[in-house]
Amino acid sequence: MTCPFDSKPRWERRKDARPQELLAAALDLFVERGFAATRLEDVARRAGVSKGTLYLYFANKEDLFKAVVRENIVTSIGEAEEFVAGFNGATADLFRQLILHWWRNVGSTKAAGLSKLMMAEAGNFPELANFYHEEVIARSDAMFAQMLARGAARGELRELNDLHTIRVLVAPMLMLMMWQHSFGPCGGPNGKDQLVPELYLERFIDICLNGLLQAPGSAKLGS
Amino acid sequence: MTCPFDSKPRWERRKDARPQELLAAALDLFVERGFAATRLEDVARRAGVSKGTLYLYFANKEDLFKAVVRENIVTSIGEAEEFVAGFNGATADLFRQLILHWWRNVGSTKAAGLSKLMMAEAGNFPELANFYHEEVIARSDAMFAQMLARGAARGELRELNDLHTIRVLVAPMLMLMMWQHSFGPCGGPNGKDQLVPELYLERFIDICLNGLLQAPGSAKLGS
Amino acid sequence: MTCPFDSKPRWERRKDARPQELLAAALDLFVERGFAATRLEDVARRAGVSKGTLYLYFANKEDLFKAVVRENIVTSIGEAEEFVAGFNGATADLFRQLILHWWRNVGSTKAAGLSKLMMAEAGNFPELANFYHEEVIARSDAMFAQMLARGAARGELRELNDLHTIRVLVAPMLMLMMWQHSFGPCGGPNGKDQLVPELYLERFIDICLNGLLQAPGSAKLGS
Amino acid sequence: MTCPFDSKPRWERRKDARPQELLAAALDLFVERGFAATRLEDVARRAGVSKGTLYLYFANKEDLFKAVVRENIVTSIGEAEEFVAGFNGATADLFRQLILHWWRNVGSTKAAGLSKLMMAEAGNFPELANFYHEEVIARSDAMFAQMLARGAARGELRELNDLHTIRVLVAPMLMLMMWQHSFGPCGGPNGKDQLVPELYLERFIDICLNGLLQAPGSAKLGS
DNA sequence: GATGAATGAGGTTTCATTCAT
DNA sequence: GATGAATGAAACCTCATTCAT
Repeated sequence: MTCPFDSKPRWERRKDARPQELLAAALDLFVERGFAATRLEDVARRAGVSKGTLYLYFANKEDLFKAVVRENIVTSIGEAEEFVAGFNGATADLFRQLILHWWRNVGSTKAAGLSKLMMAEAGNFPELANFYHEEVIARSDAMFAQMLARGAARGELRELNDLHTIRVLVAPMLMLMMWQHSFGPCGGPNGKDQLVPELYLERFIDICLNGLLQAPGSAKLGS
Repeated sequence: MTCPFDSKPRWERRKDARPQELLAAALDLFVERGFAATRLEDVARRAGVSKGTLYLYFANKEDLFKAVVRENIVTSIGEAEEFVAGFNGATADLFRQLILHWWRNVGSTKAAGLSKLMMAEAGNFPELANFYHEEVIARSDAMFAQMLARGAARGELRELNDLHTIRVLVAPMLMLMMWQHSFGPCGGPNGKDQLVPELYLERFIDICLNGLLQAPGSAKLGS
Repeated sequence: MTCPFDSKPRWERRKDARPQELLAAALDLFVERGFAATRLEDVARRAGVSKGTLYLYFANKEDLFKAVVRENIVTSIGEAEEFVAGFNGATADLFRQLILHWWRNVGSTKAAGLSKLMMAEAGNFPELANFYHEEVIARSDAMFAQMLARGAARGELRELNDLHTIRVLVAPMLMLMMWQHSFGPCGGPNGKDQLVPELYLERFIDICLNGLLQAPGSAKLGS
Repeated sequence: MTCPFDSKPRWERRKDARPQELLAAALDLFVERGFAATRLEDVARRAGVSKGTLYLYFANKEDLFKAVVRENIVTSIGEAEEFVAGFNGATADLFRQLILHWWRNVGSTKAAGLSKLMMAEAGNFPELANFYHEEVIARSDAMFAQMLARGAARGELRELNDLHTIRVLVAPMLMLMMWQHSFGPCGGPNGKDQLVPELYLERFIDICLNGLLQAPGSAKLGS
């Protein structure tokens, strides 16, 4: 089922595939070791090329990293934006589905490790920090703002639409993503102290929507 | 009996003060740059001593780091445990005060940056990761578990006492701590996109206790 | 097709020659200064490359040292083994020729200095000690054992075939090798106290074969 | 049973003992690790004093080392010289007893390790090399020369009295001394490859006096 | 006399980047 | 286009020696 118009010979298609292979390798290693600790030689080796070849496609380490972020996060942000914009239904459902979608598309993938990395190395690489802030954080904030505005406008959610609220709501997802790529693998040897992402997310949604307190009229006064 | 010609000695002898000065300098730099990127020579210089002197007090970099964590985090964990154990009053108040206390004592200080660092470098320094997990994370989890159990026992909180709940509740505080030491200083150039910690924390407490949804009887049924 | 403007490149690419050049430089310096006191930067400089280049060919200092030993000693051990195995003639001749061969091939070369080094640093570098013991000492012992067994079997030599005998026989050669690379260069200022290796070796062979005592029938009975 | 004339109070006697304690500690460590690799702080600690105190008694590391050599080797050389000078009896016996005495007094003690050390580090510390050559090697050579001359004069030994012969005769003892402080402790795990000093020495004496060859008139022609 | 805190040069090893082939 | 040999600036850690107390 090869497309008849895809006339490019084998080795040239392979040439075009190079950047993708390098990006995949770079994602793996950046996530695993961080930006500074990742050796470009390892990236090249994992992609099956030599160190010099990497520099044919990316001007330097920072450039490579930006490409990885664009490939793995920025794209998904765009999809999430569309999802929010086109959603019909209760805002509570929107919130829930947005979270679950994000988890499926990003949080549960290696790309999730990039947040951890950016948090940690923002200070040492201001150029990268600005890039990430503009292309990821600002857009994510805007998307949540839209969701909260929608909920408030429809009378579904309390009128809590400011940056503070947004960041509180984002935190548990971010923590899960980061945890999976830091202490997660440490794990208790006996298996306790292991998070089950799906349960964690349901609890997160539940608490954020309903709070911790007993519903009024329940036995909470009893004690 | 000071000699009037007394010239400044090459160094001053003040053994007792040294470790504290070194720990302070190390905290600054570890938080600013991360574990791997911090040069011990810089730590020493900031403490006003030479490279070699640092090794009189700490066997190596990891040792120094552990001492910094113990000095700045573990101690506070102990205080928080006592606070929880000795608290009288509504559990909602306990939650609120615990958060605010922690913020005052740790979150708003440089020590807060250590969480960011650990998240990021846990994978590369398993020894440190284990140390931090045992001395900080496990104890923090246990403390929260106790609080949730108390709330449930007194009928104040819903019966949500598992690791997932705990981590969801911890996430917003952690995010704030990390944010302040990563993108926080980036700041929007115009000053927007700046979190006000106190407002953030109140919103966090509010949402976790009450949820996002409109109270029953409001218009939220519209959906 | 050399460009007439061709300026000297920062480095020359000659991968194949590099290891040999490095091994030669390393042999020189290890023998001159010892294992611990040899700086890899000096080795690199003597080979005409930079510090980093050395690590392209050898993983670390110990690795480099092992390669030097293999290149300069182990090979010769193998040749000596073959020489012994294939020898026809009187065992006294075998002994003499083995000694003289060894001197020509190893003892009189820089490689001889490696024994001194190993003796001195075995305690501080157990890994190297084991390596050297297995690859050099054990094989040398075995070779001598074979020679002594041959001499005894043919009725030429006394029945002295144990480790003690072997080590006594090896000692004078070893001492000569070590002397040349330690106090030898010190030399008496006036030139006395200088060993002439060939004379030393003949005396060594003579004494070991014939002993110090006057032949029976001489005046040695006087005692 | 304190000597009544020994009126010095305790602490002052201890003060006088300091240098001895330092020398003992230094001997241990120099032998174990070599000259360059021995840390003066370790020497001081083993002697129970502080690093600074060591410098009250010895100007620097080389000075300390010379004192160690004088204390442990030079003294014994003197005794051996007297032993040779005053000996009555067969020269073969003199040889044998000289060897065994030396073994008992020096070879089997830690001091034996100093030879290994000097061999190895002579090149790096010419000052020490000269010192050792003059105070130890030259005197030892002279002593052996005297013994050989005596044997020849009395018609007991062959007329082999030159530096080459001397060094051949010294070699096996030196090797034993060095072996015990280098590969000796390595030892075959199964205990084979272990030298028994007394057997080694007897074999050494036997071979040097009688040679390896079958005595004339024995069955050696039979094969 | 005795101490031990302080120094700082120096050693091994790593890695982003360049560039001749 | 692709390679990979070469570079050299750091980084951690050690230790002989000094000197205020």
